[in-house]
Amino acid sequence: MLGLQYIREHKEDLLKGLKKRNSDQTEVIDQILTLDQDRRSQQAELDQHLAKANQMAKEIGMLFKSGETEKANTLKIKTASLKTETKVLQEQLQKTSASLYELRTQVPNVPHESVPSGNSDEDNEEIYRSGAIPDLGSKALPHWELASKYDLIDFELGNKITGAGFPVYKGKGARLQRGLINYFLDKNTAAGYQEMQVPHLVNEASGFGTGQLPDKEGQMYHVQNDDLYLIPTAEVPLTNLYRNSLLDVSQLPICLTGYTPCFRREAGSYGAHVRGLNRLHQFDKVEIVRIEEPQNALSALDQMVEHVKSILEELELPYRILRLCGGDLGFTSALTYDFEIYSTAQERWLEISSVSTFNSFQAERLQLRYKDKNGNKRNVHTLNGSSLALPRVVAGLLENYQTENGISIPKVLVPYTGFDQITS
RNA sequence: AGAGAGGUGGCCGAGUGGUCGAAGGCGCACGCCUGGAAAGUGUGUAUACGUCAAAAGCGUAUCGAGGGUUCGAAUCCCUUCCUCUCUGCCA
Repeated sequence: MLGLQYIREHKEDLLKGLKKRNSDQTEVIDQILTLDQDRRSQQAELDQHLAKANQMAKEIGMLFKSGETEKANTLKIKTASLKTETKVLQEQLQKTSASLYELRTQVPNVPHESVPSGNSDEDNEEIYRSGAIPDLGSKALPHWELASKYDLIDFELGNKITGAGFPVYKGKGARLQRGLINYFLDKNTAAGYQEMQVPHLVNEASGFGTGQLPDKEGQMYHVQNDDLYLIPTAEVPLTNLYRNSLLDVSQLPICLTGYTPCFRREAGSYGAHVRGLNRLHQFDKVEIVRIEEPQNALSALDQMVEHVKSILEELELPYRILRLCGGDLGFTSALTYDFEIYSTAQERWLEISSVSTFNSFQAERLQLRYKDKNGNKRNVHTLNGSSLALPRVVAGLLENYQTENGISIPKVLVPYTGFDQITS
């Protein structure tokens, strides 16, 4: 959510920025500004009425005390009309504020100046590429065939006990998952991120705070009895730890990491691209979250990108980094870098990490502020990134590391898996 | 899940209808005192919104949250969330 003051003072920049998303928000912004005007004048009027009412109440109190009951009663009658007027004003203000707030929640974040305009993922800008794509010859198998050949993942079993998109990992497949989670967490904590274990269900306020609600309501699993949502990413609980907070500048930056399963309904997904591990309803992910002073946010984003790079280098996977165009940018994001590894057998790129800065967009919703060194209260900037999401990393490892005799395990993972080969 | 108690400022804690944004204490900040420190002592110390070019000031709201009664609510009533104690259940 954008700050009102920002909207008032930077209307032109803001509209220009939003155009990169291919959405013309001129009308909404104008409505917001009008409602803001209304709200302020209504507030002023209401305050005047309340001030008068308060004053009269005091007078009545004093009159009763001094025994001038008759005078007091006359005054009491006078308050009646004031009261009804106040009530009307109050309702009016409430209505205005509510529609103003609702409109504000509908406006997406303003893209950073470096974000290219564009409609779809085809307009994303490749900014980096690393690692050689291995030559596997014509016998290369896609990961779902490898998974069943070596009995690592059972999609049918998951189907039976839950449904499509809920795989069961078995034996070395399960161990590989666990190894990867531990490896990622170790890398992240070594880089200064504090490890956290957080709930996998969150309430509505948390979903709203990071921007999943109301925008992505249909993408989350909802537990109706208790009105809780299964998290689609650890971003939600991790960032919401600091909801409704006023931090001291000395507490910043806050760097957190956490492993959680992620649950996504993925309504509307279909086709070959959802095969195997490519798109799941439940998957594991290790997330990093940062809360920063605004002036440090962009360098923090760069650090996060470098960090994810270093993991992929160690895993020796071919990857590229994309700067997302306006049309592909998430609702809450100002600047996002996607990491994709190359799936050699599928001959396509798979997204395995998304690193974003939200500027103050989430902070505004979360009411997450800090006191800077001059004692001024300002919104923090929030950032997050996957470090990393498991299934597609597993897909990439299986496919790129396949040999005639089995699948070799990258050196850096061997201490975590306890084996260096997967053979039949 | 059942029964009871309770939620007040950064913290502790008083306050059961009237000038209460809230006594007192602790903490914190600044000053005095001191060779320096401690002790002592003085002053200050919430948030949001509105008004203002801005600050000061002023106004409004906020005593878990929402609603109600009343001229007037931290205080009374209703709803809801949370915490604690006991009982039950359970990894």
